Amino acid sequence: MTPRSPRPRDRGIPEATVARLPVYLRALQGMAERGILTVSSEDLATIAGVNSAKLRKDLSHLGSYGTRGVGYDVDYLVYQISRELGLTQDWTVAIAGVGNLGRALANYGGFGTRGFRIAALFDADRRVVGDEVAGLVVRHIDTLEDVVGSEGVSIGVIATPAASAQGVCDRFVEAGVTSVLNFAPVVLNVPPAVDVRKVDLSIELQILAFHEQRKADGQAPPEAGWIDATEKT
Amino acid sequence: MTPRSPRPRDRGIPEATVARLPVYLRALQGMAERGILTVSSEDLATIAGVNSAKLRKDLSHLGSYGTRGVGYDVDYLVYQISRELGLTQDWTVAIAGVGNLGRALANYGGFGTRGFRIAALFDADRRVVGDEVAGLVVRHIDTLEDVVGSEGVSIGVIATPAASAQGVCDRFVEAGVTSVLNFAPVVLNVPPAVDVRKVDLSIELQILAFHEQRKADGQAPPEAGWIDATEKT
DNA sequence: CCTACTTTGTGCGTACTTTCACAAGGGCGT
DNA sequence: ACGCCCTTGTGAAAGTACGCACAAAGTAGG
Repeated sequence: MTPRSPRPRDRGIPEATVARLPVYLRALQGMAERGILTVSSEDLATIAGVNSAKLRKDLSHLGSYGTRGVGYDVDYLVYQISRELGLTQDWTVAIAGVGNLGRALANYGGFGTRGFRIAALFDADRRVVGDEVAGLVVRHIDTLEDVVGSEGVSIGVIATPAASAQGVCDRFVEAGVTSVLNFAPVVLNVPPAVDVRKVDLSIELQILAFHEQRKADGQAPPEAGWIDATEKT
Repeated sequence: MTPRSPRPRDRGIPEATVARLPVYLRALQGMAERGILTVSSEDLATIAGVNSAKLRKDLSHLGSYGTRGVGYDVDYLVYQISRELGLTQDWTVAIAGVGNLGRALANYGGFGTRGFRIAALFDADRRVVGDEVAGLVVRHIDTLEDVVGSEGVSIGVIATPAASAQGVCDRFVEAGVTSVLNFAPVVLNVPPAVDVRKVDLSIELQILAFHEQRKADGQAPPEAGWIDATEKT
């Protein structure tokens, strides 16, 4: 097998790194818009809220795209990260559940930057079907299979009540969707070939509550940790 | 064994464990409602979507609340996890930004189960101020400091546009909020004593896109990996 | 060309997580 | 009361992730 390119990108970029690449990407895109041409790992790390060594190691997984003594070319890095994340092609998304959350998602302009196209909105409630939301007509959930097939949807977003989530998920998967983003508070069951990511408000709050309790439990240093902590720029 | 050491709960429960406790809790509450009295680590792990050894180790951090040969008492475990997460007391929450997302959050009934009380909704747009959302009157963002102080808000939720997020965050922190849940696509800067958790839709999608691309890259096994779902190499 | 300076890329020790595998403990039938 | 069988709780191993500290590699200036 002849290696097509000089990049060492083997098949294993650590999950932890993958999860941070979007953060770097967003920071870099902001810089690009402001006309910044070059950035050091130190500066980019500060903006992204991480350690600079970690940033460099993360980027090193994509290849050696920096110049020693100078830093990274902003535009080039934007391109490389985009490509690595698969954003140079468009992904087709469908959203199931057009309640408050579904609408919020549908209207979430541009879905990040670009790279994602919302192809359809589904709901089971006939009072909602036919409404126009974010420029799309809401379709009945029973047309899911047809639409997913014809539109080539690869990512399904579940914004339904918890009770319907697994059912909708099964239908997505059966129709050929291979990635699911789940906002319903349930653990979804899928075949191993399907990726699921979960966003769960109440879990996040509970984690915060845990730490909040810890702060209170420990002691109550009258006003400590406040003043000497502020200086962080 | 130790006669008088009811809980070994030292001050260090691993973060990874804390993040899973809410999942266990939800599963257990569901079982409690269905009248199930006892559950084994194996069964609970399956429902929660984790390995049973991991579940047992997680629970062991709270103390020895299981009975060998039998399993865990559902109600008792619900209580212990709730207490550990700090859900036996009420936390006061304020939401900034009453757009689509803010409304969705405000209407997200019960915020998990209970333990969280939404005390106020804020927005900068005077066309929204005064509206009633989820039983609360939307207040102007300039009253944030007063309300946070008088209501004793400890958790602030940021559902504003990205541009306003850091500003709102600073005001929350200045007013005494010590935990922040951020839905805006920016990295927030806070003093070390403040906890921040981030929920970012576009990051989740990008992570899915990465894996989606990987699947496509590798090859396209026509219908493989569906039923016979072994692990990947 | 050579020296001084800057910033990347990474080897390595440390800490955290996950998973295995099994001894210890407890209920239950006889 | 006894022993069988089940499930917990946990050492220890394996796998990941993090961050320091520094050599390598490039720029800039004389």
